[in-house]
Amino acid sequence: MSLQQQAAGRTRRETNRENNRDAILEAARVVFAELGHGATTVRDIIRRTDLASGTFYNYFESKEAVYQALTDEIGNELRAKLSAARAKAKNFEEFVENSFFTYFRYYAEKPQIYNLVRANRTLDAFPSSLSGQQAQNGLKEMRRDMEKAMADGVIPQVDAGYVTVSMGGVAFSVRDEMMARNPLDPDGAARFATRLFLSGLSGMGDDEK
Amino acid sequence: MSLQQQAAGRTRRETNRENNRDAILEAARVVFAELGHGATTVRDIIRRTDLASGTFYNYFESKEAVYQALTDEIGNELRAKLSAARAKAKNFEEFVENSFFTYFRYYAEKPQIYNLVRANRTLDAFPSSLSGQQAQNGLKEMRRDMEKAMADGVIPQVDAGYVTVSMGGVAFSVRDEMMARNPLDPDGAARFATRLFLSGLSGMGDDEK
Amino acid sequence: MSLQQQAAGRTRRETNRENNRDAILEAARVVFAELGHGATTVRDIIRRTDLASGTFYNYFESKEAVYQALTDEIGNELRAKLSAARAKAKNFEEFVENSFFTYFRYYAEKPQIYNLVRANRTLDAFPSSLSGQQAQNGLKEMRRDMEKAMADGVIPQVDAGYVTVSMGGVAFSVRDEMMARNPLDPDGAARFATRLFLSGLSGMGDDEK
Amino acid sequence: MSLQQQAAGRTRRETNRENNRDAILEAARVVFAELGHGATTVRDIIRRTDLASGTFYNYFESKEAVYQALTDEIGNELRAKLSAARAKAKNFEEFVENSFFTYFRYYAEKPQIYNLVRANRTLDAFPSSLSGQQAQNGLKEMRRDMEKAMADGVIPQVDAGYVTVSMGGVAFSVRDEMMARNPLDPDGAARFATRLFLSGLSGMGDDEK
DNA sequence: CATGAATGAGTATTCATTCAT
DNA sequence: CATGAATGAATACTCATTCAT
Repeated sequence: MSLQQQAAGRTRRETNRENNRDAILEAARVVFAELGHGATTVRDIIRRTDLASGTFYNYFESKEAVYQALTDEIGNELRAKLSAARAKAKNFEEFVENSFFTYFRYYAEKPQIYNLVRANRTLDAFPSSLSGQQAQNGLKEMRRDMEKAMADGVIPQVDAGYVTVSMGGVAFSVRDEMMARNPLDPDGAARFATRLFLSGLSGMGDDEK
Repeated sequence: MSLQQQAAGRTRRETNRENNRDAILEAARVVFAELGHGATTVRDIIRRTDLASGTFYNYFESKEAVYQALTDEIGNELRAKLSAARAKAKNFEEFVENSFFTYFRYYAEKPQIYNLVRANRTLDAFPSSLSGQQAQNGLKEMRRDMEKAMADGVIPQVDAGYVTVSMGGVAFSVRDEMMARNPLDPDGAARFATRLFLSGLSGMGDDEK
Repeated sequence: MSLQQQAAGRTRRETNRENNRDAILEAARVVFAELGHGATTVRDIIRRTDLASGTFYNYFESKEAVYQALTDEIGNELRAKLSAARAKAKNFEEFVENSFFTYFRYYAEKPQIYNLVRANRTLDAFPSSLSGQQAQNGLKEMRRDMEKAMADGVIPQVDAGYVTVSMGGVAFSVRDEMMARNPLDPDGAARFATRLFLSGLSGMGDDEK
Repeated sequence: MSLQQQAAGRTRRETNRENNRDAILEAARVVFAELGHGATTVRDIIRRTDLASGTFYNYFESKEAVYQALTDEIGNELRAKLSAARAKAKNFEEFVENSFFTYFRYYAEKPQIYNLVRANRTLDAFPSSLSGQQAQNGLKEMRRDMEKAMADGVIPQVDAGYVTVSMGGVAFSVRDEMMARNPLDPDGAARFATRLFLSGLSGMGDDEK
């Protein structure tokens, strides 16, 4: 062990171990985005690295495990951002506004992640899909926050269940529409969704396209 | 060929041909609803009929083909209903209202179909539903109608793309929430979605839960 | 379908089906005898036929299933012979004598079967081994007959458990010794074992080598 | 090399070397007894020590090698005991008697060893035991002693081959039956086997169960 | 000599599809 | 047109062994 390695607190072996794990994750990200979870095989992933097939199993138990790791990483990050955004809101308007802005900006900034998500919306998608478990959790968290706000009288009393899933549905579908447009305009998408939820379409035609 | 068959306008062979096709479709409906598209095998389907495995390929080219046929059947029916509902609308309010009422009632009345859709919705929490293709077509039709109405000055000028996908997103997600509730209340769901789109959440708290 | 096939009551397809099953069983017999159950792979078996790998699974669920079929065939046959031999016995002497003669002659007449048995006495042998389950069953049957005879006063009261397993132990080990000798002398082996059980070694030296 | 180590006559490295070897052997004993030779993997063994997988190969060439070492250890001990027991015999009766008593007592006193043997006996109901090799050697030694005694006129002239394997067969099978009974009665088993070999079953019913 | 990560050959099994009958 | 046996490509995963550190 050289002095440098000691100084860094990690041996070459440890460094290498982390590199390999990252290499597999990175390859998986690409392959899942390209083929989708269902069509992806472990061999597809490992073929994109310079590792041997058995090595895969030194780092992940199965295809599902890498996929899980990948989606957890993304899901945790996005959920944290959304949670923080809601926490900053001082009223209902901000609650809605912050949520949409945060959500659309996240994907607009990370198109590769969007590709991954998009590819795994296919028919063969595995249950623990990115938006499967993670999205459900995200919605649950939002609902909890919303009900708390209702109890505090901060926001109007509405059917929290319907409102929550509606926000989710709009977020997902408007995100897709936004990502298909050029140039990317996450803030425009967010303004649209916010206005829709706050005052509906009735007054929209006037000053906003 | 017997006289009776001639009378019916079709040979025995033709009748039988249709029966077999229907038997396969019916079996597929059940199996896809139970296992989902990904996990379903042709053998699963054929096992539920009294036909032989090879016979499947006399009627459908592949698993995908039978799935397509199934979803087309449903999609065509639902799209026709929605199209008719929109045609009856005399103003924007009715446009939105008729759409949601039709959509939610359709699934509330056909829970088996919902099961099929549900088992095969993409796992993105935004249930892009029913093989995506059909839903995409449905949205396109709605968008066309909407743009026409905008051109005619019947409804306010809004971003038709965002509005369309938003209506889809809300329809899908509120439908799922509705189907999970007991008793089924498609009209309640439709009222919620309609009010959301027409006037937003702001005024909701007052007279509606 | 030709008239001949109809006359035989079986179509060519049925005949073929049986042929294939037999081909697999025969190949398995050879391979198991050569490699033993543990080292044998399904590929080894199928390679010895002119069938495709998948075809194996049209006839047997797994390697264990063929092995089971093979050992059951042998075990059932031998157990039936032994059971019949015991049934003919009018006294204890004949009970012992008939058992050993039947047993040793069986293997002397079927050396290929002996090879199969022998090869699957190895360390990796699979629990359901020929002599595992089948031999246990054979001993149980013998014990039952013996206890019945004891109850009827036909044979002396002895520790049936020890006697049964002793007869089994002697049968197995003397069989191996007999099969290693040339020329094969099953009757000599049977006479030895019979005398051992009836009067012990004490009086043996006199007239018998 | 410290003075202490020198005093002990072995370097630290040598001591450690022996410790590691013992640790592996001990772990192997447990695992083989639990899983059997076939199902045991090198990783199973090494996992039960605090050594690394590569270290295994510094001490044993393969799984077979460690198994060999284990069975040799046991086999050598048992064979030595049996050899000594036979040497003490002054006549044929004692030859047989001493052999069975020694054999049954050995296993009755060391149930863990029996478990190891049991888990790894061949699955032929005739438990050719302990990797076969050791048992074969033991029988060969017995046969040599027996033939010498025959030549000296001490025991009756019998077919030494058949007698030897018969004693082995009875020893193995009666041992199993004995170990399955409770309480353990090695002397009862030895008396049964001895009487069987000396005077057969004929006279047994009288005074012995 | 200890470590433990990397290796990659090896196996059972599934399943969509074909095609002789 | 129905049949259903045959096909064989394809995949996930294990494990003994090696070797750089």
